[in-house]
Amino acid sequence: MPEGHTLHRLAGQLRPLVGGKVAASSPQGRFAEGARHIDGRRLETVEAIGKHLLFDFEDVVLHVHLGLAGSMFASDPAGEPRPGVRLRLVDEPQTVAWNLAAPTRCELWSHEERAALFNRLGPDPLRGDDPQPAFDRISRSDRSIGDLLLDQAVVAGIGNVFRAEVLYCCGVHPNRPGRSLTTAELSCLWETTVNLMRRGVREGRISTVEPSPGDGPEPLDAPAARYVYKQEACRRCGGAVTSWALGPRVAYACETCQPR
DNA sequence: GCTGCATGATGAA
DNA sequence: TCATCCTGCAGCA
Repeated sequence: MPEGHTLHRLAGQLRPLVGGKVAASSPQGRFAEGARHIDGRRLETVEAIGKHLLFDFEDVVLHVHLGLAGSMFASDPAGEPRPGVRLRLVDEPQTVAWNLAAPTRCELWSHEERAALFNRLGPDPLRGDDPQPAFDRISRSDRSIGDLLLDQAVVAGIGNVFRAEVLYCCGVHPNRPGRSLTTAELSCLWETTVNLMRRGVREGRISTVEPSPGDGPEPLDAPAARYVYKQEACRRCGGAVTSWALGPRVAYACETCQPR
């Protein structure tokens, strides 16, 4: 399930297709017309911004958003596609098929629409963006920092897991108003987000707990370790992790380690 | 087998 | 604030 790291990882995995022609089809049928339009075209670039994936095909841009349930996975191009696959992309030498399933968005865009997306989104921790615009917005806001971090116009790519974990790592309570955060806290939030999301790109999942020295690398088949997201007890102080509805999503915090 | 929730986001009310 | 969309899966009967 995707936060920003998933899309940036996918963009990296799809990069070998860039420069070549791509065969596009829609086994499920719901993107048949769009697939026909890009079928046989040369892929110029693939990139991720926030939770969005953008494929540049000369005159047209393919915009993909996975939403909550979407996924994109590679398979053998000789194999039969799963019937639910909205879009299937195969490279010209037919070495790999990429399958898009259950996206909330899969559509063709103009370059203007793509530019509008870039204007709308806040800085992306995985693109090396300058965080200052996000800091400015947070510092001027009465909204809670938990609410602000999920607003893609403030920071692009953070989802509910990273929100909970990053706030915990910096000792910031999700309910604190944006304007109450110190410069040091803002810097901590940004740096922690960059580090944790980069780790997410490397590992293909959201593991946030720092492995203890001498433990060696955590096995990738172990359950992802989290500090507070869906946890019962705080790993640091042993106190209860509380959870509550913060707007439309559930927030998690240790009230001791993240004072209000 | 069924229900409802989930690492997301939008549009209506 | 609510309903809605997309799917997989945990939890339940």
